[in-house]
Amino acid sequence: MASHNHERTRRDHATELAEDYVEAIDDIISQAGICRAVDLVEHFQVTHATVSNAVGRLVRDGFARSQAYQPIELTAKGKRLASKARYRHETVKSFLCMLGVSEEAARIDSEGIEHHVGKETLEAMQRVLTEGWPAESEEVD
Amino acid sequence: MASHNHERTRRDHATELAEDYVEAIDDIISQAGICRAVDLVEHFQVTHATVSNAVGRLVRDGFARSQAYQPIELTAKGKRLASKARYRHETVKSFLCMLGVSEEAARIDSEGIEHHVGKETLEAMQRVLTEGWPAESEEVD
DNA sequence: GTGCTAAGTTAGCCTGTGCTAAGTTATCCT
DNA sequence: AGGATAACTTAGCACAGGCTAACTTAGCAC
Repeated sequence: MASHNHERTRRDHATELAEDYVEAIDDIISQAGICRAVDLVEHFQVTHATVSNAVGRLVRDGFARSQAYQPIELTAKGKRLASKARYRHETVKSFLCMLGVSEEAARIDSEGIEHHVGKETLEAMQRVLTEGWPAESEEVD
Repeated sequence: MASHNHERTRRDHATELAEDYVEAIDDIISQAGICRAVDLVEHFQVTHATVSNAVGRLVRDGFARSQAYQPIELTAKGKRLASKARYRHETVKSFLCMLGVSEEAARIDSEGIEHHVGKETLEAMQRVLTEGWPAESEEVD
């Protein structure tokens, strides 16, 4: 054994972009009512072609629906993924802030970290957010 | 603006594998004296071909040295990256453990998280490890 | 020293994620 | 309506990181 954890990391990678996209799409829809490709171009700072490709994969994988030149919509599956991603994202970001990291750094780091946070870690962070820090440290006063 | 943090995330990706590799190579060298491709095959659970490719990129990017059919060595640059990576990895892992996450989960999650931890976050985690938890929570007793 | 096996390499393929360039569609202005 | 412009798509390219299959090299056993 000793190292199929790398498999996990690699598997994570596969869905990372999908998560980022559905999360962004969901956000944009809540804020603006609809989400067009150009909004994602703006958001991710990539070209239209890249967005088109990525959305194509989302559609292929059942996360989104889209007809040519029409706004992008999320499927139920896509919405589920989006809220899972946002929950993790928010948890990680708030946790980092609580840790004393600046808003700015928390925003940036949580973006990358969220995809690698497993159930246990997420729960631990959530626990801290609701119940405060664990007790058992040798209180340096 | 609002979102070139994604650039950061993408840039991270570019060096992730390099970091994982130099870290592994460094570990293997400390433990076994030398590092051969087969050790990396074992470690990452990928094929020889994949390792050969990856090591080729490491050499190209100045992180490693290798002659055909010879053990792999790290350059100074590679060693620097390796210790930076290991430091972050260890910090994240210990931090997660301290958070109450199991050894197993900490090992797995830290593998993915370490690459996305910025200076500030790393310092915050390090602070907790040396000084204990921050004070200001409303102690739920 | 010959020959098997393990280790390493190379070629060729696939997918994901990015790009540019060129073409298409939609929209808005006059 | 007609044309400019913005939004979108498509084609074709590149590189990373995976794979298999076929080949080469090294090292050990006998």
